[in-house]
Amino acid sequence: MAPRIALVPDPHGPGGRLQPLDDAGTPLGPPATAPDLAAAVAAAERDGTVRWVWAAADSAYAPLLPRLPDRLARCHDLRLVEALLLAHEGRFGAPRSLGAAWARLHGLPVPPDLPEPGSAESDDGQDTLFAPDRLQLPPGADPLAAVVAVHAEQQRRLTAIRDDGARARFRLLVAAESAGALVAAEMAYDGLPWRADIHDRLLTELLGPRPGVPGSRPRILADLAAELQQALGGRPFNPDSHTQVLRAFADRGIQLGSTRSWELKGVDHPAARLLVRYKELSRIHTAHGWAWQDAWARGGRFRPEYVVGGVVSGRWASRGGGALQIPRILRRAVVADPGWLLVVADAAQLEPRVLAALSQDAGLARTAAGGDLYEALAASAFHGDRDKAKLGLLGAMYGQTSGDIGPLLNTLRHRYPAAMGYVEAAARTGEDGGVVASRLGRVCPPPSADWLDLTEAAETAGDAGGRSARARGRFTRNFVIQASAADWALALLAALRRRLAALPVAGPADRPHLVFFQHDEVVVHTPANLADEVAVAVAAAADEARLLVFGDTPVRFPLTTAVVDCYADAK
DNA sequence: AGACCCGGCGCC
DNA sequence: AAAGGGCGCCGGGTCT
Repeated sequence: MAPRIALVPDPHGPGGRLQPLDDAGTPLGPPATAPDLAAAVAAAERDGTVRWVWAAADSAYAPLLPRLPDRLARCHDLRLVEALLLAHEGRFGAPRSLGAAWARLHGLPVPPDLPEPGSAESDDGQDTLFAPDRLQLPPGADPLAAVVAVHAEQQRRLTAIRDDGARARFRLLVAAESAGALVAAEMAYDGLPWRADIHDRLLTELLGPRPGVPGSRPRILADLAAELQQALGGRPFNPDSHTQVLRAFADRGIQLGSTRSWELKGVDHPAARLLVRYKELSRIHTAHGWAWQDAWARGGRFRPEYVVGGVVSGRWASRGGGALQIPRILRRAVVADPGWLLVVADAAQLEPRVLAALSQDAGLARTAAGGDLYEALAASAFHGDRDKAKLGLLGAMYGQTSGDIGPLLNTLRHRYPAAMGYVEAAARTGEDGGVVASRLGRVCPPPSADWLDLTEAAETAGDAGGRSARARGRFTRNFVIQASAADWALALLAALRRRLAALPVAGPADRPHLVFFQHDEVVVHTPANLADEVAVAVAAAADEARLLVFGDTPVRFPLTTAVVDCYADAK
């Protein structure tokens, strides 16, 4: 059995072509043509040791999913790996399509990446329906040969990383990012269980009945708007308009710097309270109301599109539906199917633990060896004041200098010199125009040309350039932590997916599966009788991720795990 | 009418 | 003095 098989679906039809490869990417025998690609893939997958090599999961895996009897175990996603490699090689942001990588390999002009479907630049025409067209290969080029060649080149570039440890970690990143592509495609296909009836009831309680005329304000919102108008003297204004709101308050002698709710909460006037309430409800109505339900949550499932590596730090992004910003109150609508349960697990205080592991600060690691990190930090350095401990550490990780946190930072610097030195070195690198990397080797973007102009001009005067340099320092300071946390989360996801696939089930339809992933939190939808085993699998996956990403560290990454019927009951 | 930016706020 | 990192999405507002 070949360890790797390159796979290219036919653009129109169920067939495709396959090419067995060795681990270096060298073809083992001739390519094969399959009239039914799903059947051929399923047959080759039997023992679960194949690593499938494809141009991109959205064109190769997503169309296959409905026709596969079970999920695939492993893949190498050329587009995602190309982006990782380019950044690592100092070519951040170069086009990453199969065609672009192929063109670079042959010294030909490199085609730009096509805009994502659904984005502003995309015409969303028919051509986007045929995913292979997005690969940007020149006419006449053989897609299978291109996949084989680009994969071999990527393997070569991986081998070229000199340092053994760095190479091993980067390979782990490549595998974890690719596993993410599998998870993202599967979660988009399966969807998050979503009870439209409960969602509807919640909306009705909060906003009033669904308006008959789409686009008009539901009753409670309309009432609030009217009350607000009365409270500010009765002259009509649109509460959705920032400028009109500022003017309406100013007319009553209340000068606001903005209409942000934290500022309104400090204003002692009935209108301020009404406006805060209006904004809260209006947000739910416009962002996750009935229109959202019609567009995204039909047939009992919410189906967003996840974008693996969509954030430079390696966090995922989403396209459409605001999948990663579901208001907590609406988690009430996420309910397991009858006979099924949700296992909800989130990493407790992930980022400070990542800082402890990255910096190998012995003192901070001791606070991160057990339960509540902030509690331990408070006990050892802040006279038991947990709030101060948390504020100080978050400020250190985000580069905050405002408020009263100066003394807190000084305490941290004194007690945890290695940890503070780590983030401060990252900040200095950024301020100087350098790049930093995550634990596994994901490299941050370099400064823009604008940034370089701005900071050079600032050599003589500390103005916009100095501000810009400090902003970049905050970015790189946070990047090392956020991106290393994303490394860990991806490793967790990959390990968990593998463990779920190994659970004994009667058939694929009874298999526990991931339905949600949000930075440091996972939700698994599982038959009720397997829920305890899933909870064990999540904990084991978290510890496996710790070992893989950070090696021998005393830092622990505990999860808060809940087995629930409804997502809202998890916290 | 459509492109674009901004303020604001949801999530981590 | 300056003043917390990363996103996506909405409506308003402005420009073309």
